[in-house]
Amino acid sequence: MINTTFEPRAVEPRVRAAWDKAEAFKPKADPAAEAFSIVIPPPNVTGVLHIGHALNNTLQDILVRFERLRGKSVLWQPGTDHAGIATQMVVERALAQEGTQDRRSLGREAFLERVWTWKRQSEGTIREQLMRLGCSCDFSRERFTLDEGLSAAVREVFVRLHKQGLIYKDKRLVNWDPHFETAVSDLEVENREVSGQFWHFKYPLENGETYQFPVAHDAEGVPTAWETRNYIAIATTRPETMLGDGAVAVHPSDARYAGLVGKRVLLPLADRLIPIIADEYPDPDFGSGAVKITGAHDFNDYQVARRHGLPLFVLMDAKGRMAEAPHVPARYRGLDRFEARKLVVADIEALGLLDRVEDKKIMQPFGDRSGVVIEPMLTDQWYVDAPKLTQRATAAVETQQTVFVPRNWEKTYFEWMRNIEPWCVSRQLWWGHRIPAWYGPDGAVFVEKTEEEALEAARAHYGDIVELRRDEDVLDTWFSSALWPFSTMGWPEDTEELRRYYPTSTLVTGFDIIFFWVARMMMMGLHFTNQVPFRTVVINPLVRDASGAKMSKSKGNAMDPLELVEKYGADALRFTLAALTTFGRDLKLSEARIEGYRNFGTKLWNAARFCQMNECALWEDFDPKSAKDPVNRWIIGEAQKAAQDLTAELEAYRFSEAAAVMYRFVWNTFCDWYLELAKPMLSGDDEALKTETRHVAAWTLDQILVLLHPFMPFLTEELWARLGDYGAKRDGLLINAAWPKTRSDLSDPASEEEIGWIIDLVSAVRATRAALNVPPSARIPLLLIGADPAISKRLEDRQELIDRLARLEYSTTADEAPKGSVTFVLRGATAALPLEGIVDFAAEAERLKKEVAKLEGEIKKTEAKLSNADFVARAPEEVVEENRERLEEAKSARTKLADSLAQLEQALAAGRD
RNA sequence: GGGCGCGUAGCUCAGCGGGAGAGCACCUGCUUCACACGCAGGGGGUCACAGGUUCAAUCCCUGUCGCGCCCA
Repeated sequence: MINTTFEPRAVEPRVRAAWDKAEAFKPKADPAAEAFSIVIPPPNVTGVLHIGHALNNTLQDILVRFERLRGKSVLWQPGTDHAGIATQMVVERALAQEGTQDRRSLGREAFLERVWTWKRQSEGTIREQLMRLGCSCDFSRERFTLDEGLSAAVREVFVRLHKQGLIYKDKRLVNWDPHFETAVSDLEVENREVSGQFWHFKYPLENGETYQFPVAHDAEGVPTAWETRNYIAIATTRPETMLGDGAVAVHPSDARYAGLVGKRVLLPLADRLIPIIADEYPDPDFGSGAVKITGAHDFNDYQVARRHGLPLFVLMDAKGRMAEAPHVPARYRGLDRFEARKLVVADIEALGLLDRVEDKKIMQPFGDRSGVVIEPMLTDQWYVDAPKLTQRATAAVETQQTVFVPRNWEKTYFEWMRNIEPWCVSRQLWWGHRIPAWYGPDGAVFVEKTEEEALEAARAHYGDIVELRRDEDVLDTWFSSALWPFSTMGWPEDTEELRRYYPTSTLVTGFDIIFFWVARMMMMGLHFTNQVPFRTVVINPLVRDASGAKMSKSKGNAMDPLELVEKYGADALRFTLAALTTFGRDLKLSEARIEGYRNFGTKLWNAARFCQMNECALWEDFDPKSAKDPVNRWIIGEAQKAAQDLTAELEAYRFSEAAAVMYRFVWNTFCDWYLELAKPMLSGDDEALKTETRHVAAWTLDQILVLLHPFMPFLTEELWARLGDYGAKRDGLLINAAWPKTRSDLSDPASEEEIGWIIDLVSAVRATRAALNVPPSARIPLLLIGADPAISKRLEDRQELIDRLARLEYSTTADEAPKGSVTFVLRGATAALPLEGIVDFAAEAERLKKEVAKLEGEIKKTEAKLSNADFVARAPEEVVEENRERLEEAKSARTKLADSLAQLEQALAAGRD
């Protein structure tokens, strides 16, 4: 016999081994089977899985197991991402800790060897974590973005895009991360509000020229007082950049400066004369209305500088130190940008040109990985012409070739697509796909898949064999991630996998990477395969702690999925995550919830234990349709309904509703009622009934195991095996079983009605007993008054069952209630419990009064509704009918209870005499 | 400033035109022969506020207040 509790730690490895041995995660070979495919959002190869991954992969596994059980040929493609910056950072940090060498002193090759070593360890950790969660990906097909095959895809894409003019090299302003010394994309920059200062400087006009500047205004804004100025006031949050100013800009409509446009100011410290220009960019109402223009270090200024052909002065080197450049005054050269800032301010002040300093909240860009302030820098980088690639990607979602679930995320997607900028894809890192570009002696570039082809191209170009130098840079990690749905299936080769499993069916991912990943996969997928990469994008919520805070290691509120698996079992964690997954954006997780669903698993475990104890064995070829007993027919119908509901919920990706269907069916229907109703049959003398009940219980339990398997794979697989020890032999693992087929012939309204009546009767007796404090051990009689013959017969037939569940001495029909009975109304009949001497009649009278008052209220409300001609005329017939029935029932119940009350009061009065 | 979303039971959240739901927490009983990770019963909500549409509004529309996220 099985234990009273499920032991995940003992069971999980055993079940895993069974799946492994059966190669159960491989796609079904059957060519007739419909294909279903999912590519895993590849986790960062050097990371460990956090609770968000646990959620994301649990949802994928639920879908995958569901479709597998439905007979589809399922491919869940696993793998990992090389995560350029993040991984390089981890390894560099390790090097720093060893204190031996940094990346540069180690050299590119030796450093990369270190990263590969790290990767190999880490990859195994992730695979193991996924397996512990029960994820049924086909691990034999694991891919890594730097694999040879995937790298070939990257080269192919880069070269083709280049030849199509959709990748180009350009000198533009980029987000420069001075810590990693690389360019990063817009999306890798986090803009945060921080406390900063606004420094107001005076830039003297050339040749000591002066003008009148208004310093006071009347209510209408008309100037009333002026002062004579020989300078223009500008303000900046980044004083050190003034050394690179190319102009001072004012708004063309700004009357204060109209006379100065075209003249020049002397840029202090740099001692350069720069023009005063008119441009739409400055806001005349903000500050002095005049803006310094530093084209090489500010995105807005860059646009202004380009419009006016201003010179661009690059002030800093890769580390963010002031450059060794002629336009940087010698005393600042080599200083860190923040040191330079202090010195510039001090020097301006010494010149008497510091007007004032203001404390101010400013928006500042930070590298999302490095955390240092991003420096806009003018550099040469490779760009993907993203605006051109968005058109089809946008259209595909507009025309519903790809559907977001829930739909509202489309708006986020469209919003980004509409405002897209060229995508900077080169990174000055070592860990990644090296850009397939070679340069000739004169800087001519040859973009080819291999060095041989580049040499060939160069020979054609120069008419001679020349030495080529390969581009040092690597590609943004998201460049290779964008190809993931087809590169993992062997693209650019024309493979069987691509033909069978691409486009993929579903992508499950978080909303935070719709921009980073989903959008780019759509662009690349459509461009290179002419097909959307996936039909459905299911957006899963972000896991937060119980109070709603984002989980993070530094906050100490992170939950380690493996610890939770250790503590509660993978099934409990999985069920919890599914039960909490709604279409909202947050999922607030707490251990109390996991504990609750662990208990749910135990409940099922014990139900199975009970079935086993009662020899509820499967019978080969058992047809549920053959069941005769109403209790059995009822649960078969309920199981069928649960299967249908669950299927519908899963098809609509409503994970929480799907989990709720199973929770309710297993606990509230199967355990609370069916097993209780079955007990007398299982312990009775009617052998035929006993046998039927055993078969039905076993059949229903089997249905439960199949239906629950996507959520709780370990527990269900284990029970499947254990219960197969009796009765008909299992012909395989549960993971390969068959999902219940819809069979409307299994529902039986008559049984439903009958069992519903029993449940209501038993519940009402229990509630009445509890309300009146009848001791649980007391056996009391029940008399049903005024029941029609069918109900009377039913009571007779089911007496034993009802007596047992309601703890009755006996139950029977009668013409009238004995004096001194407690009564309640059930479906038109009055049930009487003769309890004189056991309960307090005064209290019971009070209870009845309340009941009657409640009914009166309902009657009044419903009557008002029905006497409204508009309601009767315009509401649908069934709604009106429903209200009429409601009114009749309430009236009848009121009359019966009022009678009881009158009798009771009589008895009370008599008692007082 | 632009966009998205949220205010429903003590907590976390479903529901989204026809009588307010779940889980957890809480209260009262219970050695009922699977399960105390249990059984039975119960309390608790002018569904943020104000207008409007409708025979009917927690649900649709408008506005107000409060909160969150993303983008500039």
